[in-house]
Amino acid sequence: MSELDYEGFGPLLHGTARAWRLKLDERLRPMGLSQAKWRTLLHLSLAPEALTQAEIAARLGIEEPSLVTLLHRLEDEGWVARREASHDRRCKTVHLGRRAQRVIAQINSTAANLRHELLANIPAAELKTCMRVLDGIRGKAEKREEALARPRPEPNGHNGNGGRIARTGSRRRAAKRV
Amino acid sequence: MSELDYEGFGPLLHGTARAWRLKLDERLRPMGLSQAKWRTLLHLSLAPEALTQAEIAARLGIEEPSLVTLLHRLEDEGWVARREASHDRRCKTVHLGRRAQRVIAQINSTAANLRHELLANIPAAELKTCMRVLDGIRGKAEKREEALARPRPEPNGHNGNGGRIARTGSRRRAAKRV
DNA sequence: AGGGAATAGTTAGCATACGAACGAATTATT
DNA sequence: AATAATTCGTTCGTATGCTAACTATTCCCT
Repeated sequence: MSELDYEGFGPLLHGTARAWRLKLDERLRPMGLSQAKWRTLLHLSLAPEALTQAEIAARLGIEEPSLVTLLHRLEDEGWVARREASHDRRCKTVHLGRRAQRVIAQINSTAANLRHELLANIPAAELKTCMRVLDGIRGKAEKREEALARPRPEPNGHNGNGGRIARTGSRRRAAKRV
Repeated sequence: MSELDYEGFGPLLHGTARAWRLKLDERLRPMGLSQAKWRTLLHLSLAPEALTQAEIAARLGIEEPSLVTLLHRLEDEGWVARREASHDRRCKTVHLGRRAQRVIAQINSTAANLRHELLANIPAAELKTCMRVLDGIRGKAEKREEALARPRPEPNGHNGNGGRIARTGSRRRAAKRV
């Protein structure tokens, strides 16, 4: 008798996130920015150091191939510039162009304004509770599905990747071969 | 001292919704369904009567042109069938095919299972608070931007659409002409 | 040092969304 | 009844995301 009440939680969560994003999109559109673009610029501006494409993709929560075309568009429009990394010839770092640096502040303040509007009149305690609940859900939802019998990739001890962290967790996960 | 704490609310909301959706996608993928597809089937199964394409689009929160190609794919794969509406020759109603009827129950139970897993161990009071907060945010975010001086479409009383509700609110809103 | 595995970025092909514009059909206004 | 406005589904072009597969480079282990 306590379960069925939450049937609408998924759609509610999805719908709220969507409405928020669309609203911010709507306000940033006049300066020629879409969600994918302004989010990219924002992450670049927040990072203390230059980011590689893989790092950007991880922060945006998208795959690297998706980022490639996104960066192409941003580059064509003069928002960012790619540069070869010196320490690793595989890497490229991405840098904000002049045009972008001028609007970063605007993006930030627009986002802050919207956040202020949407969260106004909500008691601090309830907001905190909401954030804690969401964080818990996200944590559970992001866990990999490993319940039922799964063939272990490495029967022996080490995993063969030198202790590095697998970025996405879903991509290039075993180069399935014949 | 009470504002800056909520800076991460947007990303948290976005990330949680995304993680939830990806997890459900992952579990439904084995039966050949993507999010767009299973959401469509779900809405069709929930409706008491046959739905027209415009109604489906509204419930899914997507535009009609997006739905057209989605329905094409669903139709090609035998999930649904279009039928000409009798009362209005402009309309088509969409119906679940045999194949879909067989898996609807599975979709529902998979979604319910996931919801149960993700919401387990969260006190009922906190969930309720969270849902109330989200609903309030969504309400505000879905409001149309009508603050600053906007040219009124109709200076006189009636709006000329016979009191009907504008579906999307964004589409075909004035057939801008020269 | 050398060989195999992992990583960074890319391309190719597809799925899913959007907005603009269109034709056919219906409804409202004159 | 004639005309104007609206609605429904559609096509077109584009933006954004994914997976699979490829090349070049780097890392790890023997």
